[in-house]
Amino acid sequence: MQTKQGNAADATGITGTTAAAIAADTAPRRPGRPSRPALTEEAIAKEALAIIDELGWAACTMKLLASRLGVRSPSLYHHIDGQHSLIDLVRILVVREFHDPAIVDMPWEDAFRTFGIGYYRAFARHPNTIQVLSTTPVRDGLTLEMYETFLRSMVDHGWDPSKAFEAMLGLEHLALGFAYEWNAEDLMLDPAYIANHGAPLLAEVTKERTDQAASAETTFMALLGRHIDMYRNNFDSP
Amino acid sequence: MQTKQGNAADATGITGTTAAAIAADTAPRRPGRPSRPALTEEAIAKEALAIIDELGWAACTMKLLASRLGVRSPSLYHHIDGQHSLIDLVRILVVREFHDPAIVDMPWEDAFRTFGIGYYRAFARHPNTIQVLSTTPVRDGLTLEMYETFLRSMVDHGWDPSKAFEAMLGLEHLALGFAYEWNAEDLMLDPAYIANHGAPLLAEVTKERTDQAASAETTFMALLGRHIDMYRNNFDSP
DNA sequence: ACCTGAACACCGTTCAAGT
DNA sequence: ACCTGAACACCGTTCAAGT
Repeated sequence: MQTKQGNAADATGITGTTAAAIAADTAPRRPGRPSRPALTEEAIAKEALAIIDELGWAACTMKLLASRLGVRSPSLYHHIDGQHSLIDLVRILVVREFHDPAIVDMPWEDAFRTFGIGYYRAFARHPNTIQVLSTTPVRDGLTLEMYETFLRSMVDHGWDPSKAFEAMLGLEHLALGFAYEWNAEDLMLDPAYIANHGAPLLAEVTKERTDQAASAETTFMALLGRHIDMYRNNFDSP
Repeated sequence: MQTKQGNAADATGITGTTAAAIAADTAPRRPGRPSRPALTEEAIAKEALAIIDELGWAACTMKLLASRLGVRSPSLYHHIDGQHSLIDLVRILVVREFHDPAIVDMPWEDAFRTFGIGYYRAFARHPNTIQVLSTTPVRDGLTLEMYETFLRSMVDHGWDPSKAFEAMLGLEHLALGFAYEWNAEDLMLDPAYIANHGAPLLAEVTKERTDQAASAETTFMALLGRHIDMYRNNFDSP
């Protein structure tokens, strides 16, 4: 089953099942324009997200990405505008997973909760995207639309736009922080390292946290609920 | 004033005033062990943080770092364990700026506020460190001590350790998110891009935000205060 | 239009040579 | 011990050549 082209993917221990991965297992491609294009922007973006999910963003090199798609790295430049454009494409894929225009019709408490949970869950599924996506300026229409939808949901139900924006950023940072903290491969606070480093309380609370990964969403939702209560209480007396 | 060694730093437009930068302006160094070491771990870390603050973490290459210190990049490996160890060293410098053991003697509300403000301010001064520091596991004693101090401050005043940890992570994510959002060179939500992209509410609330950078701390502190109220209200009825 | 191999500048890191 | 220049593997990107 091993081919010359599959070496980079094989080196990572990945045995893909996608069409792209299968393509990488076919015979080496010859130079010249193929009868049908081997790539699309969408396919490149999806494969990039898959690599980032599996191996982290740093592992998503043009070489590995191309290899997984059954082509050589220069081919990618015919479809995407260099590696930095992958950021926008990946963001669109993640935002698509939770963006829901229907929240504008809900009472703001429900909209806030639905938005927060969806946001959290999407990034909890793709924790390796957070480092880059949370620190790169937004440059796509879908993400703007997603933010606009949230603001509209709040403002149409009596919120001040600035307050809604402030609450949105707070919610976003909370969701991203928790999604990363509990779902990233490497825990920020590693119990193995903390043990015997003179921080007994920290050691105690992080001890069983590996098993608590499943309850991360519960923890986030508890905080989310408290936030909604907080905003409801301050609704008329800011 | 220009020398051969100064080219990398000069190319960035930086005219340093530190001892290190002055060293870079001296005559080229000859091979062989110098009479007195040209570098220390501390000096390397400080110069790295300066570069990161000015040009971003990606710009902090071994070559530029060495150039600014008046040596060649391989010399750095005699003092630090490769580039990844810079992360730990930079984290220590930032944490040092706000870590305050005295908070254990305060009422928990004061400790919470002091810790939160200090944490926010330190990272607001170094927003370019956030992307890397917030997503790299902690591997230094000072940072563990800083976390332990916060937990001790809460637990000694009646908090449940797990609840204190949860609150600590929430506060941390909020502080980091706001510190980045309002202080990073590139705004996540760039008013210039958002204008005329079909997101009127978002355009409205981000319009004047460049000028509001000064009020970022006020906004964060308002949210911090609401958080403290939230926790106080839930203190006996969780 | 779209893929390839060759080439280029850049990066982190290693290492023998020199003091 | 500690600095240097040379060398190595790797990366993103460009481009002429080929279909």
